[in-house]
Amino acid sequence: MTREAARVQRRSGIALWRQIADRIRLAIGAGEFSERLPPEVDLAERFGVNRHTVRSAISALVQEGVLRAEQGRGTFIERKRKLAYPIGARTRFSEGLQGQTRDRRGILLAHEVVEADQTTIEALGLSEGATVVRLETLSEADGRPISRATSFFPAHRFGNIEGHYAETGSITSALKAYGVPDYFRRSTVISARHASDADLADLKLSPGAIVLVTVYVNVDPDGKPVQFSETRFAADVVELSVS
Amino acid sequence: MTREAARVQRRSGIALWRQIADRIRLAIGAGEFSERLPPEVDLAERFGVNRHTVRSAISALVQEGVLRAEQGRGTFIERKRKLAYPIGARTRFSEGLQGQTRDRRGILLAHEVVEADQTTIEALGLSEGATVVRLETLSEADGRPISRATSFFPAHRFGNIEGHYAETGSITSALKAYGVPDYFRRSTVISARHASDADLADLKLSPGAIVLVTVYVNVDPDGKPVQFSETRFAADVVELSVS
DNA sequence: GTTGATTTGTCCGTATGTATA
DNA sequence: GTATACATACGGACAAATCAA
Repeated sequence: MTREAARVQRRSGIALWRQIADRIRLAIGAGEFSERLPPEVDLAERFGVNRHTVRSAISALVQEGVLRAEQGRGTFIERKRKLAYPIGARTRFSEGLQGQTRDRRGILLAHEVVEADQTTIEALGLSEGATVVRLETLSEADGRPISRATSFFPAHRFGNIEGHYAETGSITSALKAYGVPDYFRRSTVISARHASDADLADLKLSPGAIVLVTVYVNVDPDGKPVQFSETRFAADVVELSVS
Repeated sequence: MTREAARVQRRSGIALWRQIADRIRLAIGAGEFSERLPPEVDLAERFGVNRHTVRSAISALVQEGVLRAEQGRGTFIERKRKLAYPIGARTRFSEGLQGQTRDRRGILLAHEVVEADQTTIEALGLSEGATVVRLETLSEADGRPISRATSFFPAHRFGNIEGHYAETGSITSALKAYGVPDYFRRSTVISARHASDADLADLKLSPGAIVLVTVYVNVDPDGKPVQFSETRFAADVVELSVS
C-alpha cells in the first residue's frame, strides 16, 4: 500500500518552508531518511515547491540542530534517542530514568497555599473549602529540562512541604519527612497538547512543541491520597513506558 | 505566581491568526475561559494585534467547531468531553470505550505481506527474513474516527488475518479464528507527535493536530508474541487511562 | 418603546512578507 | 537580483444585532 504524500497547503496560515520543515522532521522521526537527506532539487519536486523554499526549510532545521548541511556533500541527520519514562504503580521520578541519565534533580519554581478547586477536592478526597499546597516544579537530567509539574498536597497534613522539596529536590524525600514511608500511583491519565507559554520557557522548547501530560493521584500505604499532580514532558525528548 | 503571556511572533513562518487560534484553543483546554470568550477588542489588546487578526483566528476556530459566534452577543465555547481509552494488561478495543460510546467498529484500510524489518523482528521474536502481515486499520465510535493503527502479525501463523478482520472488525475475533482464545499486553510505549498527512486525512483532523501514539506487543497465553502495533489517537478526542 | 453601550460582521485601502519565475 | 502574484496584517469606518438602563 503506497499513499501519495498530501501536497503542502498554501494560504493555510503556515508558511510553506515551515510546513516542509515539519514534514522533514516528521519523516526523520519515522526513520524515513536513514542518514542523508535527498538532494534539494529532489525534495523540491517531491513537495511541489521551488528549491529556494526547500532551502528555507533545511536552513531552519539546521538552526534547530536536526540537520547538518555540508557544501558539496549533502545534508545529514543529527540523531538523538528519547528517554523512556516508566509509568506504573510504583513510579518514582528518581528511579524513573535509572541507567539512562545521571545527575537528575528537581527544582522548586514556585509555591503557594490556596483553596482547593473542585477537581482537586475530588482527586484528594477533601471536604469543601479545604486548602492545599501547590508546588510548581521542574525536573532536569544531565542539565536538560525533562518535565514541568504542578502538584497539590493537602495543607493540613503537608503544611511546609515546599521547604523539604526545595532542600532535597525529591517528592519521595519530602513525603518521608511527614511520615509517609512509601506511596503508590492510584490512577494515571495521559494526554497530549501543545505546550503553554510557561512550559515552553521552562522546558526550553520552541513554539508549537508538544507536551505529553500525565495527571495522577498518589496514595499512602493506607490508601489515603497524598498528592494530585499534572506533569508535562517534552514529547520530542521523552516517551512514557507503561509496565 | 503569574507569568506574562509570551507575545505572538511575527515572521516566524506561522501566521499570527494561526498562533492566536492555537493559543485560544489551548486556553480553552486549560479551562481559562469558562463559557464566553472575551470581546474581540480585548483579545486584540491581549495579544498585541489588530482586531481583524483576532477575527481570523476566531473564524478558524468556529470552522473547527471549537467556538460559536453570535452577532451582538459574543463568542461562545462549544464543549465536548474526551473519551478515556484504557491501557493495561488486558486492553481490548471493543471493551475499551465501554459505556462511553455505542456503535464501535474497526475498518480495514489496507493489508500486505512483507518481510519484517529489524524492529518488527525484535518485537515479535522472529528470525531474520521472516514475513509478516501488515494491517492498516481505522477505528470508529459513533461514526467518528477515533484511532488509526498499523499492526504486524507473523505470516506463518496468521496467514489470512486480514480476511477475518475485515469480516468482524475486531482483532480479538480475528485472533480467535486462529486458536488464540485470549491475549495480553506485554509492553506499551506512549509518545506524542504531530499527525502525518495520512493520519490527518483518515482521522479527519486539521493540519498541526496532535496524535497520541501507543506502540505495543500483545502475547498469547503461552507468552508468544502475536501482534506488534502502533496506534495513533487524535489527542483532542482521546486520553489514555492507565490502570 | 427609546436610547446608548456593547459586540460581532463587513468593507475599504495600504504596507509588508512569502513564493514563484 | 528583479519583477510579479498572492497572503498576511493593520487601521479606520460603519452596519447589524443584542442587551440593559
